Amino acid sequence: MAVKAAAIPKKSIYRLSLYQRCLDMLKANEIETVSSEALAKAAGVKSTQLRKDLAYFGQIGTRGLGYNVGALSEMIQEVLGTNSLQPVILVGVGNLGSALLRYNGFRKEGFEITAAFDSSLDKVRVVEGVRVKVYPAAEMEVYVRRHGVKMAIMAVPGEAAQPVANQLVASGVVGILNFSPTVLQVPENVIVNSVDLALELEHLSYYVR
Amino acid sequence: MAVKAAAIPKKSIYRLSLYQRCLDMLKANEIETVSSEALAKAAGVKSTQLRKDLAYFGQIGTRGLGYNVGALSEMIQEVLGTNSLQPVILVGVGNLGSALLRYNGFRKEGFEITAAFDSSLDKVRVVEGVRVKVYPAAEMEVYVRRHGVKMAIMAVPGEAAQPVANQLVASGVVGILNFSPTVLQVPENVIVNSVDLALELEHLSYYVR
DNA sequence: AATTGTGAATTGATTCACAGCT
DNA sequence: AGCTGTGAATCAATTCACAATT
Repeated sequence: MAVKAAAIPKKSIYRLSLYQRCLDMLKANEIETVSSEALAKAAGVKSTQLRKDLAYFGQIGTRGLGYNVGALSEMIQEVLGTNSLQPVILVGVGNLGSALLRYNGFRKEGFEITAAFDSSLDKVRVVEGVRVKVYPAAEMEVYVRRHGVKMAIMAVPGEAAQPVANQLVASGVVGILNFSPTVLQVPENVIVNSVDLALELEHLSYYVR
Repeated sequence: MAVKAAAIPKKSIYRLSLYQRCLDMLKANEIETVSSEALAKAAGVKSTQLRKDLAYFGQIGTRGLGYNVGALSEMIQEVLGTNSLQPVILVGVGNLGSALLRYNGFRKEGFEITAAFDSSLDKVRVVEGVRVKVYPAAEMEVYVRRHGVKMAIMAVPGEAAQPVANQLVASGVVGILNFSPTVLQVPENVIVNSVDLALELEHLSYYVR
């Protein structure tokens, strides 16, 4: 009998991040107010869609005027939980994993990779140019529990993916961003977001004819 | 008056790649036949959905029996255009770009990164452990035209993304896999597939509460 | 006059239910 | 008997059209 929060479409949540990014640009240009029309254009969507997306979270705009950039940005951050810096761990420090470690786009968006783990012992050292420590995989579970980590990024080989996911889930991780080319089986309270690079290319290939 | 090919959902195309991967596994285990039920389970979808997805491309299964693994795999490759090795170029050899260069998962799926380009001259050299040459960005357009490249992977900084996309499109690229955190404007005959890492994390964050 | 917020209409995707083959 | 292929039914997301508000 939980008050089911009106089922907001997954895609709306995705677009929220997109809007947020556009708002940042407006803020940088010290623009105070923006219409749904203008913001939608910047985000590459229809204005009605933007309005519907925002309306799920209450009445935030002003009729006749538009949206206040700062207030809207605030609201989206609140909804997405990006107003406070969230700790995230990385599992798998191979090619892709170490690129993700060096990637600094996460921090700007409210995330910080606080630790990395790898099963191969020669990866267990400081990756060049990165402050984040790489620990042996065996220490992962303890770390997650001790620091109450809720989110993890997985970039391990396909065959290692399911076991790693199981460990993560067992120690309390509830959100996984998965770069391994594998369909993960997880309990339904855990959410997996898979980014499958080869699959994205294949998809493109179809439309290229 | 073109015979519009019955509008196959984008998501069906995505799933085709997924099925393909599962079929590869079956092939490795020398399994000849598979039911929609079993294959769907492996791919993490419902069996009716799998059947509907496949049915878009003709009658490929055998009632009472299931699908022939080899034949189905063949058919999917044909549809996706992954039966022949496709040349792809990479633009932007930063952290993410060089990880993508080293990533060998593409080749297995029928793609080969044949050249990489970067505007910064000190990136223009061989990236360690990779055979692919990195060329100055200025040579990109000529290369694309000369080799008839149709697909490109972009991993450039946000502010460089649109100009690079324009160049690619102008020289004949019609499919772009975009890792830059930018909404690209392209003519509608060009298809862009964006993978936005920060955005994926934000999305996760929402569900993690 | 401009622009949001929203019920209704539409479009799209998934699932059901079962007819049709092997 | 078993399993695919598919029209019909359901469910979900988008777009429309306009009333409400500043």
